Amino acid sequence: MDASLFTVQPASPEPIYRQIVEQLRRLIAGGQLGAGDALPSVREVAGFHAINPMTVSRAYGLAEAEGLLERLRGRGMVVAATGRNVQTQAQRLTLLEPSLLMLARQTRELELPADAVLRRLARMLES
Amino acid sequence: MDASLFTVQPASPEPIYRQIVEQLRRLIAGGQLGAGDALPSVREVAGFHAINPMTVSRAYGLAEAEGLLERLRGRGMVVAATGRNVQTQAQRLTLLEPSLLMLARQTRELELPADAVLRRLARMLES
Amino acid sequence: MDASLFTVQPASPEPIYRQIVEQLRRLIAGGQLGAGDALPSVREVAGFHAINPMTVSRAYGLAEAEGLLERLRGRGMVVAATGRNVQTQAQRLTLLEPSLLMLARQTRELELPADAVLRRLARMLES
Amino acid sequence: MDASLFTVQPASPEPIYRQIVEQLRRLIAGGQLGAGDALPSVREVAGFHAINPMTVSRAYGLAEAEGLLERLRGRGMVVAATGRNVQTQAQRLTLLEPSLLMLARQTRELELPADAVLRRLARMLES
DNA sequence: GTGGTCTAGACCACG
DNA sequence: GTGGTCTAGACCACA
Repeated sequence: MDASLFTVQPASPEPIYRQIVEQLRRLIAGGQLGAGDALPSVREVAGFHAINPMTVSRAYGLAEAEGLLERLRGRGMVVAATGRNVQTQAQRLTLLEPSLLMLARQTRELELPADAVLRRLARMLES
Repeated sequence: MDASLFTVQPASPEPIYRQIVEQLRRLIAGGQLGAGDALPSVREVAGFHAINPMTVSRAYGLAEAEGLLERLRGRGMVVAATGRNVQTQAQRLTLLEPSLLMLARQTRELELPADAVLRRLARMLES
Repeated sequence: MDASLFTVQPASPEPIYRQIVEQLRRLIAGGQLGAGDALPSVREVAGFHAINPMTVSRAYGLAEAEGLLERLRGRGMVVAATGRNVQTQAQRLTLLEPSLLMLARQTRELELPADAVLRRLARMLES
Repeated sequence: MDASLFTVQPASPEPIYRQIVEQLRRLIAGGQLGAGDALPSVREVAGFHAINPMTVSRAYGLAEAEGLLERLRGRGMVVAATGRNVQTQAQRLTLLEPSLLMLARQTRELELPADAVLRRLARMLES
């Protein structure tokens, strides 16, 4: 399994388990994880990122409660088959809204010209 | 003083005191707060945002330890005269880097096309 | 852990949290605390000295911001591995300079002969 | 009058008014200020050190309450004629005791050899 | 168990 | 009026 599926930043103020849940939400909404896809095991993720297994387990549990994942006995967690997995582009843009608003606010506070920020972001998105 | 200088989101996972410190860092780097400018008093900020004065005080204290602010005994806090206050546009773009990286990662996770995101951000930055 | 690592004087005009930070600075500079050493927990120190846990926490937090300590999530604070931990004798003498200057000034104000003061200090340092 | 009689450190955690009172106590105990000697006016001291006149006034008031100073109408403050002004060397060494203890503790925390500290202090006391 | 954040409120130092 | 220190206690995140 690909334990590097997630990006984890232990120094972030955002709790690790929530970082994982939100990445799951986006990967499923974007279609990179489709219904029935298997997830890396708790131990793999924990080992790879040097975090506590309980933290990963908690993230998976919350994602399950949210209907994103399903627990298959003996096979681990897989992406749930709820039908509304892949979302339209407009819906996915909505999931990005909070981060966009934060970026816009910081740009204004830093008195940065819009085009400089847009150019920098465009270059990032190319690679 | 202008107690609305800061934007505070109590629901954010980022601690309030750190939200304030980071806004201060950006406002000073961007030149919107210049050396010697007086800051709104702890009590004003606390009252305006309905948060505890100690939370604001903690932010001001950390900003002081960081060399961003100076305390004038009995008169309040002012922006420090450290010389490195206003930064070049390139330096300010660097302060935006973490948020840009986060946005780029989320865009990729959501499988969103770059131009849709850039257009949405551009519209936000216009207003 | 050894909660008696610190000496705390609640009656001193120097804030308790700063007393702790400065002792940490000296204990690390002197090598009595080495990189990776675990510190007594906030609750232990607070209980031992009958002070509020938040006061200790504040000291640890400042020491962390200063790069003296590192936080291991869920496991407590340890001395940071920054490389500049143990300092030369000359550097450590520099940390003593402010206290020496204060003592010299007071000696002069009291019109005390140097040798009387030096003899008194020598006897103290023996024990 | 000599407004430079006092040394004032606004950044010290010790309140300024107490810095002044304690210097007065030492200067009188050591005989550098004798009964009847006039003190610099509140305004002179405040102007010279760029501190608030109220702070100086408060120090003088406390020194008066302590019997160190006397207020002479129209002539300002003078050193009181209480007889026990100049103290024996042993008494004066006692006034130095707290600072000596602090220095000894810091020396131990820094793991500094006694002779290095004593030599540094001796050189300071010569000049 | 670890540290962290926030609150409400008392009291201090300084102007 | 300004900021600062400390307390007591609730609640959160993580192991």
